[in-house]
Amino acid sequence: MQVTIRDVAKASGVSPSTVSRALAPGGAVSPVTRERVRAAADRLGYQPNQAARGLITGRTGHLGVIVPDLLNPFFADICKGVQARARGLGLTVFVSDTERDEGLELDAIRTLAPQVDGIVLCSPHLSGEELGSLGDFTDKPIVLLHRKEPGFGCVTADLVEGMTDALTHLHALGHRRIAYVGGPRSSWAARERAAGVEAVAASGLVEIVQVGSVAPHFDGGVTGAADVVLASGASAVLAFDDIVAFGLISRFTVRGVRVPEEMSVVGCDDIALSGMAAPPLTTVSVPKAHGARAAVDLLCRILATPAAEGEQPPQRVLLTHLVVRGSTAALDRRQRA
Amino acid sequence: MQVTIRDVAKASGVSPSTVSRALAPGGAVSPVTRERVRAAADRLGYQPNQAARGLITGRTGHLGVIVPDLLNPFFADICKGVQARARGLGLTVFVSDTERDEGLELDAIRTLAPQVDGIVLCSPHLSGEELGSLGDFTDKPIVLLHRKEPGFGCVTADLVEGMTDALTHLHALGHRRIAYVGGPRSSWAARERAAGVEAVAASGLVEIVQVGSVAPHFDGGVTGAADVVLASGASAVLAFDDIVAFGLISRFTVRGVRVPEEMSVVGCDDIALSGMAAPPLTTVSVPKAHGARAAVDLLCRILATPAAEGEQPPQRVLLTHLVVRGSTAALDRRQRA
DNA sequence: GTGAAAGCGCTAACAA
DNA sequence: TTGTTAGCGCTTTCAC
Repeated sequence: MQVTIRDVAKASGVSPSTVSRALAPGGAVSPVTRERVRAAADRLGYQPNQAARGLITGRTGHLGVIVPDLLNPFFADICKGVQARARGLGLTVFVSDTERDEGLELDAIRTLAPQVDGIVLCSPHLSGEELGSLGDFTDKPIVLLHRKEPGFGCVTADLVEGMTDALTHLHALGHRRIAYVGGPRSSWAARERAAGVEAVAASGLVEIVQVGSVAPHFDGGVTGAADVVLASGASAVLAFDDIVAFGLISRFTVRGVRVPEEMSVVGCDDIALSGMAAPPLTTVSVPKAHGARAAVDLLCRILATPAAEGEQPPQRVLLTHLVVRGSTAALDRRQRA
Repeated sequence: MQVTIRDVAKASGVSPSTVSRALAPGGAVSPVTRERVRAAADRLGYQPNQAARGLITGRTGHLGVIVPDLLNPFFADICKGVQARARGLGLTVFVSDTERDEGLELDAIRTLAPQVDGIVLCSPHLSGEELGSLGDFTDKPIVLLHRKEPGFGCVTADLVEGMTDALTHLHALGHRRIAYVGGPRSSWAARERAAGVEAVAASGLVEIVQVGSVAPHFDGGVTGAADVVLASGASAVLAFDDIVAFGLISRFTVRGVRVPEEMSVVGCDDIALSGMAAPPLTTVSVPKAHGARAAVDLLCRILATPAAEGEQPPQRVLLTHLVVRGSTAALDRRQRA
């Protein structure tokens, strides 16, 4: 079977507790003993049993990440980021894909909570109340990633600024009538982005044509939205996210409308695909890996210093930036066409 | 704190052991008691502590999946599949993204092994010897997914047949000179697929132009390969996987070569993107979710019936099928162009 | 059918 | 600095 702490103890001629101390970071052991124990542990290939340790310390050494869809590269990137940071901290991570199903999401939280030290939750769709009621199920810390909700530690990106940058860019290119294809109404991120767009519209910088809301799947019903955009007389379109943007471009191509010559397209997220597509997508870059790392760090900070009663956990807002690529062009190029 | 088995015991007026039995599937308890215990457990919101249970039973209730890159939708799909099946079995899954780094992969196996009941390993790059030496680190069962290696339980797809179907399809369309852009030489899947292509070439059905090997990233150096294909006089190209195929198409577009009119392209894997791209990709569909489920099931079977000494664990080969979409066309259309 | 007791592998008091 | 003891929450003998 497995090598236990007692095997190491016997092999190095000390007691199990000494082994425990020798292997722990701040254990009070003589350097000689520590070395001897280390050597024995290495030789035997000793791996502490996390479960047994956790029973005592109350720490599992595990983190949970919950995302709506791993196939969306945005979330795949987030999982990679969480994982990479966790690995650096000696933590292993459970990944739960909830298939955009709120029931599964609640289940996942309930199942994961007892088995982890904390959870990084990407939950665009759960309502604020549902989120708030999570405290009834568990007292494990939950950090919201790319969503802001009172009472939770949060890491978000400043999408209002991001949308503003995107529209300002289009304005600078001469576009005055711009369509916005929104994301699902139930999504927090979609509402946030829409708010950013509306703020710009209210400022009168450009005219915004709102074009419904669309699910961010590759197989989502973007076709109709693309046709509406085409009919609207807009010379440019801003999409809820890159996936929607690709869907639009695909439909534009079918309809014989060239991007960017006849239609400028801006996405949001900057998923890995965006730089490689033809044309490469101009998009609002959201810090995915960085956000993931920040969420893990925030989780660890909360773990290290339990919040005082009623104290609001920290909320961190990251910066976005516009990446100008090949899917946007000056309006006059279109007129020449 | 947490609700323990003793809280439930007290609440239902029985001993902890009775609670344990009442909640276990095959526990010998009177129906009345079981009901009473169940009710109390529900009322208190009792969740058995997996760690404590595992300490005794030797089962963690956890599974590990190790993949080279979560951003590759092929592997994202696999993780989703493993997850979905595991959820149905009451298991939670650790996901480890090894960033295509063999060192990280070995680390991941070593780290994960003690914390899980078994591992689903997608490891294209580890050598057969390295794989074989895994037994020194752990006796936890490891099932190889999309790779075959003696001594391991394996779930693979029949890519030799898949490649044959693809080339036969192109042949039927009138193509006689076909380029093959291979994957990384260190990859088992790449070698397997190449073998399939070579088998067809040897049969004399079509002429195959081998065009080096290319990394399956979206940002990989496909450009050069595309140019070689163009220069080779081939009228069609078969790519190692869909991602490479997209890279090729992207370059063809830049070079002004129309797909499928002037160049037919076939991918492999059938990632989610493939059906949505413009043009939608003709590709060899590999059963991703199905393979993932089969791997989990195989793992569970091995767990349930430990293999006899020296006995070869089961190996399962799944079928592929060609999905004909819009990236392939008959050769004469090209001549008309 | 049920309870008492032992112990999984480990860490944290407490002594020495 | 080190060893001894107790016990984390649970399951599993073993009695009854």
